[in-house]
Amino acid sequence: MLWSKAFIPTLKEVPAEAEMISHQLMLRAGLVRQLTAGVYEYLPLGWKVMLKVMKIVREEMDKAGAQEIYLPALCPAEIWQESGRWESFGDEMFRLKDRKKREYALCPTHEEVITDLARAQRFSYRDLPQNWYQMQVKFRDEPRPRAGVIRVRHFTMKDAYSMDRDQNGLDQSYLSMREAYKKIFARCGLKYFIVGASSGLMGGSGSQEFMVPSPSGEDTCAVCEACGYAANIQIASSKLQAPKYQDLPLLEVSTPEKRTVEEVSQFLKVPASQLMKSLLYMADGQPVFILVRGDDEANEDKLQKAIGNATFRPATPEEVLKHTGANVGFISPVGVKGVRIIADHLLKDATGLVSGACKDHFHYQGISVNRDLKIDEYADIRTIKDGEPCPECGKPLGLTQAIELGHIFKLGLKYSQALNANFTDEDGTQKPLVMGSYGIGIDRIAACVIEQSHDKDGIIWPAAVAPYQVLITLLGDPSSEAGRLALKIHDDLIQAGFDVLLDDRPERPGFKFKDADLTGIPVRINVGEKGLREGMVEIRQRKDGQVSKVRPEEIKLKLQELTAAQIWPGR
RNA sequence: CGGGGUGUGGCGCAGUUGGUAGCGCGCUUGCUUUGGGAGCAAGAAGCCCCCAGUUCGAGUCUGGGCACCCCGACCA
Repeated sequence: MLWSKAFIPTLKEVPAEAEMISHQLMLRAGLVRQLTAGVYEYLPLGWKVMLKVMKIVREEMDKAGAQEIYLPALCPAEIWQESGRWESFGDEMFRLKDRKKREYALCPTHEEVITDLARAQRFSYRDLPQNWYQMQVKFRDEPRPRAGVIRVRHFTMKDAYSMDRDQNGLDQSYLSMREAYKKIFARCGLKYFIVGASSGLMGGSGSQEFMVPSPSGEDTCAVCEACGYAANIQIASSKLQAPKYQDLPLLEVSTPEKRTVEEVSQFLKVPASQLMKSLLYMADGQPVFILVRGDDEANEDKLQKAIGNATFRPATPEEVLKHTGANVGFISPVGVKGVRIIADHLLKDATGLVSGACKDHFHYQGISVNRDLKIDEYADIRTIKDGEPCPECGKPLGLTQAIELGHIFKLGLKYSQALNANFTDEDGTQKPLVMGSYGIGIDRIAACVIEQSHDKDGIIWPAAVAPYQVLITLLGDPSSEAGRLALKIHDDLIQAGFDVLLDDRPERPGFKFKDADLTGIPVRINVGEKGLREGMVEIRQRKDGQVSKVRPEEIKLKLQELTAAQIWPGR
C-alpha cells in the first residue's frame, strides 16, 4: 500500500473529546472517527487492526472445535419474551417496529437466537456437544457511552455458545473456551487476569471475566497476590471479622436532624462500625430490610443473589414512610412487623448496635440482633474494601480497576428450559440442553492493546495485531534512486508475504517520522540518500528505537530475525 | 436519570461595554527547503448548534430546545 493513496487521517492535536490515551491515539492515528455518542466508524488502519484481532480469535476458536456462524442482528420480540429478557433487559435494548407494527430488537447478545436455532434442530445426544460462534455487531443503548471504543452502543463482539448433554459436558466446554481465551489474549500481546464474576442478566451458575488492569477501567477487582484469588468486586468476599460491642439494654435516644451514618456516629460518639445501616428495598412489590454494618456498603449484585429472582430496587421515600412510619435516616427493622429481613454475615450475633427508631429524629442504642430482631436470613451482601483478608488465605486483598475484555458463563438450563430447547438422550427422554455462553469484545481488545502499549509519540503495536508489519519510509523523491529502491523493497516484501505500507508522500523526513511513530507500525525501514551512499538502509524497531543498518538484499533476512523474536500473524 | 462543562472554517481555540468574525494547525498554488511535525508569498473555506424573543442592530443579552464531553447512578 502506498501512503500517498491511503486514507490515514492523522491528527497533530488531541481532539477535545478524548480523555483516555487509547481513545486519543485511536483518533490521532486515524483508526476511528466518531459518528455520534457511542458509535464509531473504523477507518482503514483501524479496521485492519480489527481484522487482525478477529483472525486470531477465529483461529483459536476453530482450534478449540467451535464452528463459525453468522446470525442476524435484527430479531423478533417473541423469543425475547419467551426468555423473559424482553422485560429484564429494559432500556438497554434497542427496540423498533416494522411497517406492520411488529416488534423487534437489535440484539445486545444472542442467547435467544442461538437457543431458537438449537431447538429447531431437535438434537440427539449423539450430536452433542456443539459450539457455535460468530463475530458480529451488537447493539446496546448504554445510558452513558464513554472512553472511546470501550463503552459504546454499537460494537463488535465474538460470542460463542456451547450446548452439552450434561453438567459434566458443560464443564469441559467451559474449560476449553477458557483455554482458548488465554491463547487469544496472549497472542494479542495483552497482560490480563481472570476473575470470578457475577452472571448478572445472563443467568446461570458461574462465570469468569478476562480483565485488563487499567486506571480507567469500569470494573473493580479484588486480587490476592499471595494465593491468586481474584474476583470482581460484585462477588468478592473476605474473612473480615466484625468488632464486638458491649451488650446493653435497648435505649431510645434523641438524634435531631442526624440522618447519615456519619452524622449519627459523630453525634453519639460511636464508631461507624457500631451502627447498623438499615436499607429498605422493594422486591417484586414487597418491602425487604437490608442490614449491613454502618461502615459497609450493600452490594447490589450480591443482594440480587440473596433476594432471589425478584426484581428489586431501593424503596422510595414515600414507601419508606409507609412501611416504617419514619423518614429515611431514622428507620430500622426494630419493632417493624411483617417485613422480610436480610442481614449481612458480619451482623451475626452482634450486640450494642445503633440504628433508627422508626421515629423521626430518634435512634436506638444497644440493639442486639438476636434479642431485638428476627433475621430471616444471613447472607454476604456487603462490598469488600481494599486490604481486607483474602477469603482463601487470609493475606490482604488489593483492589484494582480493570476493563472487561471477555466473559465466560455457565448458563446451564436457563435458556433451553425457557425456550424448550431439548435433545433426545440415550434413554429416549427429552432433556434441556446444558448451555454455556462466551463473549469477547473485539473493539476493546484493540483499545486495550493501545492502552498497554504506547509511548509519548504514539502507539506501539505488537506485531500480531499491527495494521501493517512493515513501514517503508522513503526519504526523498519517488523518482530518485532511493524512490525506486523503496518501491522495489515494498514489492519484494509483499511478494514474501509481509503486510507493507510505503510512505511515498512528498513530505519532509521529520513529518513522516512523526506519523510513523504515531501509527505505531512495529518495523520501519528508512530508505534515503544518506544511507544509500554507503549502500545501506536502516531498519528501526518502533518499540525500542533500535536501529540496524543492512544492505537492501539483507532486508528479508533481518526481518525474519526480528520475526523470530515476536509473534507475527501466521500465514 | 442527577451534577458539571462545551457547542464559532476539517482540527485546536480567541472573540472586549451588543456594531455583522479572527488566530494556530491543516488544505490549495508558487518559490525556497529536505534525517524528527520547515520558511516566505498568495489563496480557498464559517446556516457562529437550533428555534423563538429583546434591540435600529445578536457569535455576544433573555427564554426554550438539541447535541457532545466529564463525574455519578446504571451496565453480559
